[in-house]
Amino acid sequence: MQKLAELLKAKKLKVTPQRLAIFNMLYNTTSHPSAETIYKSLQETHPTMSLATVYKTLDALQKAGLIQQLNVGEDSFRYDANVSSHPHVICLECNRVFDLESDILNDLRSKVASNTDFDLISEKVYLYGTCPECKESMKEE
Amino acid sequence: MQKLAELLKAKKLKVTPQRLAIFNMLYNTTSHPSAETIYKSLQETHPTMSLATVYKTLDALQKAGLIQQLNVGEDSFRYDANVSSHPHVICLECNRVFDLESDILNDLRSKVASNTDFDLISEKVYLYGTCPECKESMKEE
DNA sequence: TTTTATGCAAATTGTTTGCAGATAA
DNA sequence: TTATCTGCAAACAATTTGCATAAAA
Repeated sequence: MQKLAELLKAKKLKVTPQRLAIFNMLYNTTSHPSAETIYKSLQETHPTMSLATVYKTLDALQKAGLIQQLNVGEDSFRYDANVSSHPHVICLECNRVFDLESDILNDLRSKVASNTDFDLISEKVYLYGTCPECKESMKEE
Repeated sequence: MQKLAELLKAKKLKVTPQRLAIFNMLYNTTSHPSAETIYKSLQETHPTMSLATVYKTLDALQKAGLIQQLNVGEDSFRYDANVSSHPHVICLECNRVFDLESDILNDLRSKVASNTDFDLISEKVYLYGTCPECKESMKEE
C-alpha cells in the first residue's frame, strides 16, 4: 500500500482512501474488472464511495500511466494494472480475460513494420476461444 | 449490385434500397466507416433514410455474417465488408484504418494455442502508429 | 396476403460533467 | 490556506427499441 501511495505521489496525485482502494484492488487481481465490478466489490469497505469517483479515479490513474483500459468487446471497459502492452485471451464461455506475455507479439510487430512502413507505437491484441476449464465442463454435458 | 442482392436473398433478408445502399457502400470502400459516416454519406442519394435504419441494417448484415464490426478504440464502431479475421493498423494522426493480411497472424495463433491450451476461435488485432503519409507531413513542420 | 423493413421518437446504458462541500498537502 | 478530490444529480452520446406505416415477397 505504501508503494502505491508513492506511485500516486510521484504523479502528483493526491493520496485519498478511494484512490488507494481502487489502485490496490487492481494491483492485486488479474481479473481485469470493469468500473462497475470495482465499485461493487468495494461497497463493503467503502460504502460511501460513488461510481463517479470510481470513474474519475480510473481516468486519473490511466492518464498517469499507472493502469490501462481494455476493450475486449463487451459493453463496458475493463482495467488492468499491468501497463505493459501485452495480449489477452478471452474465454467466450466464462468471459474471463487472461494475460499473455508481451514478447509473443515480436513476430507480429516486425512483420507489420516491414509490410506497412508505419512507425508503430502500440497494439491491442485480443484472442477469443474456450479456456481449458470450460472445455472440460463442456465435455461433461 | 446484383451480386449483393443475391447475398442478401441467400440469407433470407429482404432486398430493400436502404440495405443495398449500405451494403454497396461498405463493399466498395476500405475506409471502415462508422454508422454515422455511412448515414451522412448516403444522405444525398437516400435523404429519407433514418439513422435507426442504418443501425438496424448493420446489425442484420453482421448477424448474417456479411460484414464485421470493428472497435479500434474510438467512441463508435466501424464496419468492414471484409469478413475475414484480419488485423488492422490505425494511424493516430489521421485516424485512418488500414487492412492487413490475415496470414501474418499465423505465428501468433500457434504461439497462443501452445501457450494456453485454449481452443481459439477468433481474434481482434489492432496496431497503432503513424502512417507513411503522416510521417512525411510531420517532417515538413 | 403475409412477412419483414422502415422511420420516427422515446428509452437505454456506460460514462462524463458541474458544482458545492470535504479533504489532502 | 489552497489546490484538488468526492459525491450527488443531471447531462451526454452511441446505440437500441416500440410501434404504426410502408414495402417486399
